Amino acid sequence: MEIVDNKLVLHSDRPDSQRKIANILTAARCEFFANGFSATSIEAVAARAGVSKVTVYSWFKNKENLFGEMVKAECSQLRENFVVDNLEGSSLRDILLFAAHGMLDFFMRDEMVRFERMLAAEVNRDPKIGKYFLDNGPRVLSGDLNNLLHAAIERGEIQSEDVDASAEMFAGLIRGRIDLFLRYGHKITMTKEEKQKWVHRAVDAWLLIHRI
Amino acid sequence: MEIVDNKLVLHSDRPDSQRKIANILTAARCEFFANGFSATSIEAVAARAGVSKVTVYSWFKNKENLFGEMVKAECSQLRENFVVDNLEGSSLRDILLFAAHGMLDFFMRDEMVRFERMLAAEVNRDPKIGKYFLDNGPRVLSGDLNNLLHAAIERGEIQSEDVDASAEMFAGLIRGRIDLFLRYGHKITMTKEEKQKWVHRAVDAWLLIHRI
DNA sequence: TTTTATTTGTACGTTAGCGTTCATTTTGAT
DNA sequence: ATCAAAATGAACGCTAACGTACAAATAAAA
Repeated sequence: MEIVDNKLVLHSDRPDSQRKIANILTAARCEFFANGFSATSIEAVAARAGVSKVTVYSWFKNKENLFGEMVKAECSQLRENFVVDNLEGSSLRDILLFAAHGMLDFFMRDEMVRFERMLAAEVNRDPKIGKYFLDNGPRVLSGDLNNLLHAAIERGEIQSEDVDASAEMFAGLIRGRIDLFLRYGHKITMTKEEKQKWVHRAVDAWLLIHRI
Repeated sequence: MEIVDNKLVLHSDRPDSQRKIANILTAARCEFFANGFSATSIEAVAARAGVSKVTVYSWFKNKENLFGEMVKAECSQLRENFVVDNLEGSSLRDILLFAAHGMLDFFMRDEMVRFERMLAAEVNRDPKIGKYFLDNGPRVLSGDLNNLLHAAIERGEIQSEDVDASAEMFAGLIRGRIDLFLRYGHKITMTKEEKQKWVHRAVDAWLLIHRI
């Protein structure tokens, strides 16, 4: 194997190697999530991946490179997690309720909370890291949401002077400060009913603001 | 000097010592903000404070203790930075506008963004750290906001079935996802007018939701 | 079977940082 | 002026981790 321009090049495509690379990335994710960049050791990653330290170094240039690749891999999975389907035939309210539930579940996951915690700290070190995340997470959501809203406006179901601001309001109403409390360690437990109530309240409030 | 129960005890109150302790805390703030916990060295803190390493260790038990004290000091200043006054004689709308502006300015400060970034990462290591912040920041705001809203409800100016949820909505509408984009490194520049517009939109939306 | 890529273990050299010790010096209070 | 608290600098032991070198082993492909 060889590393050119920070990207790894395989000379042969052994399934074994692929598996090992995947294991290393998974292990790295686990360690970096738990300890952050500085406090994570390559040795620990190698051990967790069931691989020798040298193997890690032969597939990844160094610690920074490993971290970057891990974040990239993680971000490319973000997209898949919140899909706002158009749900043809549903009412706008139902679509928004669906999207809102998706959002809430998405960012309240323990995984996500830990990911964001860890990521935040690394932005100082390397701003690119933050951009990966924004581009693959929040900005994708913005896009989907904007399409949804534009379509609804076209159909005359709602009105808005500023679609971007409306999308931000939607996100803001759903989030409240839940993310903030979660990030700083306050355990928030919402029953299915509470979640339902929260989402309904937010969506209905948003609709009220944007009613014709 | 002596350290008992993780708190430092002075045997004499030299102004010199007080100054040095303050310097160390300031330097620690600076270093920790920039590098996070693990990547910050005590030596660097000492150097920045213009103090010997031994002096740091004689006032603070160890790195963890220094970090904790720094966060405490920082948090105790939070309260002073955002005040939600009742502003006797003003209309509810004006009060809310004032509070909203305060909030926005507060969490958009570069300082605050960096503080939150750094803090988030350390919550895994020590959950107490996050609690300091929540208790001195967001929860104080919740309290002030709740009082404000209760009073307005008493006066029959607005209605709400759930004041806590209404307060969260208010915060959510003001924040949108500004904090999120800032945290991950996207520079958001708002002119005075844009800020004005944003705040007005949010407050009016909130009032619409809560009108009698 | 032979060849080539990949993996491993072990051992290095190196650096950085934690936290301590100690002898010496500075400083403020009485 | 005296004395105790506080600060300094330099050295030390220790540990953890980065990244590398190399010889031996393994496994796939030809």
